Amino acid sequence: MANSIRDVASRAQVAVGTVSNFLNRPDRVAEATRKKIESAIADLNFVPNASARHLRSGSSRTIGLLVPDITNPFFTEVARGAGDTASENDYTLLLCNSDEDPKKEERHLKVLIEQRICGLLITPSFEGLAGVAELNRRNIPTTFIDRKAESLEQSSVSMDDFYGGKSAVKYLASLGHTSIAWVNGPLSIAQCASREDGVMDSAKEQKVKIHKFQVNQMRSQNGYEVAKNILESTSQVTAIFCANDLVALGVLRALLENGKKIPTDYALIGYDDIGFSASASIPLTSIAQPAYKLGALAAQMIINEVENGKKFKHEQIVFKPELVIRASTQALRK
Amino acid sequence: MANSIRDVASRAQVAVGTVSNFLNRPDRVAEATRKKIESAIADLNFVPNASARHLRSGSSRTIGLLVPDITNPFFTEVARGAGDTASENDYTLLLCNSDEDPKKEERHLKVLIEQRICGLLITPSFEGLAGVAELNRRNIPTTFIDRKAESLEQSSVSMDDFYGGKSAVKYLASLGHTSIAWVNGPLSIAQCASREDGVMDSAKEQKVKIHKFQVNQMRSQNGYEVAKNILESTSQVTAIFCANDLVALGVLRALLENGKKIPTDYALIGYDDIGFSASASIPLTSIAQPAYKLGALAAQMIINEVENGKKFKHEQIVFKPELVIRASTQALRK
DNA sequence: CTGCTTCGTTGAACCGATTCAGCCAACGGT
DNA sequence: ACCGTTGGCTGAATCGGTTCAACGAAGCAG
Repeated sequence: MANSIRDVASRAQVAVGTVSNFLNRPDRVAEATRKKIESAIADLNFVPNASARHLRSGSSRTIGLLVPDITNPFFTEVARGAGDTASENDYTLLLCNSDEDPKKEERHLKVLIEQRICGLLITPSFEGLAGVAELNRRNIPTTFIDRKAESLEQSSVSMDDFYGGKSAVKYLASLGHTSIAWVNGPLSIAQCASREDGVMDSAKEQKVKIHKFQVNQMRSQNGYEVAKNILESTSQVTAIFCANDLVALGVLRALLENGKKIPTDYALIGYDDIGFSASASIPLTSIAQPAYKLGALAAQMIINEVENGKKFKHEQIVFKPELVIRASTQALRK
Repeated sequence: MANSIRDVASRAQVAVGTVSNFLNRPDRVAEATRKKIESAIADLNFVPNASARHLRSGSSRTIGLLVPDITNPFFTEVARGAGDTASENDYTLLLCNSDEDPKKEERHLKVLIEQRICGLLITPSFEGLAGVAELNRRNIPTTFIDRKAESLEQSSVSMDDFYGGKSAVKYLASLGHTSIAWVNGPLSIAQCASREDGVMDSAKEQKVKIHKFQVNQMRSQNGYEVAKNILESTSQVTAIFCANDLVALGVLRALLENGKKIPTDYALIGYDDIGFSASASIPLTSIAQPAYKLGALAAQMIINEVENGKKFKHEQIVFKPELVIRASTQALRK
């Protein structure tokens, strides 16, 4: 039942090398021979062994994707994009989830090295991962997703977070809001830091006041909890901008439970535009990020790098996010 | 930079077989030798090549997980559970998403066979997949997740959908509802069919009336669209039970947009209890399924089967889902 | 002292592909 | 008739591990 290329060869009355050619460069094989091999393969139900192939050829056609939170629809979309692109190019995507845990992240990296992946896509959640350095030392191409590479020796596909933060505040200001709550995640996450820079920059330009709030993790529950602080704060906040949609949805729930009306009492904006935001009970205005595209493009780039080797030149692609207006925001009523 | 076991052996002044023993059965290696090998490995930065290992040993320590919709938080949790368990046992999880597309499903199955996975976890979305039959022919253990195996020759970890459907209706009846809308997905999906059986069974027992509605896909948007039909139907429905949470969230949004109050005007129940349901604007009563546990257990079972071979006896484990009561349901006001 | 285990180690054969130098027509040009 | 080229095919060597029969040394019993 476990058939090898040799079984195929003998049944088709050809040499093993010819079968290998048939598999990899069918044009080098004559029509008649091709047919013989085809039927032998069908008869024997032969499927080539990827391990053997990789071992000899050196290249594995497996791309690793390491995300910090597979529970977040944003990363789920990234994975879909990368997975589809990988499939289309006959690569295999190995998806790993680190649950924002550095230990799991390092462990996965080790497994990926054992698998001899030909390239890695990663949204690094921590600075200076030992594993990533290891990848570099082994010359395994790595591209960052949703995080700009600081070195020109590396590719990345990321979003302009500064611009995203800025445009949300600008939009709120245009609606007449002058006192805005900004609910951010840990500043150690590069994306959060940049968004905050954008927020503060815009605040200065637009002459609006920002009230900062913090969550430790960017999940719904954290947003729910921080909302109390916002409600209790003495400042007359009329709009709330959250660093991601999960947090915003948590805030939304807390506000509604406290009898607040959205968008009348508070305008609310999230970030990422995950699917659930559009179908939330109060559809959420959000800063949309093309997650699927991010994943697909990153996969395409790493495939190019793998296939073109040295000729490949690294790129740092940065997309501009887009404001998507829905029911959770409206002009401030005087 | 690409070091092999032979490089390690020569640097440590031992035979290759000894290094292999060190890697796989350290207890068979003397203390002194062990140290020599350890430092050689560290010096050379050696990481074993999984392909070579798998090729010779025959077993791949890679488990495939094929889900129909990675966008659904239910499957995301299943994947987390399976992934964690796999890691703990030094297996690699290869997660594939078929997007409910039979073609993608077959393609992934082919790749998984090429990879010579040692076992497959799958939530089959279609009957009689050619690929699954192929797996059987090759004696690759397969266990179903969230779907009971019909053959005793196969393991499965699933939920009692009949019970789930039944208990939702029973609960609604206990609140005084006598006219219930039941929004189901395609009956070709086994889970949907069983839930419907449970619903109808309970309806007879409790003497309540069921009004059936259908969605083609079980996503939020479909729920949003079907809600109009419910609102326009002449029947005096006071409660709505949806076959999954995504659909229920869509229905919820549509109802609120039409000025309906939940749970006052309609009681609403979903299925799966995904994270977003708890933090929906009106937290959703739902039939909870232990997704993480499902994935973790299924992974554990397939690992047992892989490691114990023939001695292993197949099990069909069925969990009972659990009603989780939240704000979207209350007793009918007369 | 001899015979029997046990422990630690050895290294050649092997897993199933790919690679590549080399071979044999067949063909075309002169 | 001869030579050069090209297309198609061959099969041994190889990738980097694991496996396993075999072996030497040490320990122990009688």
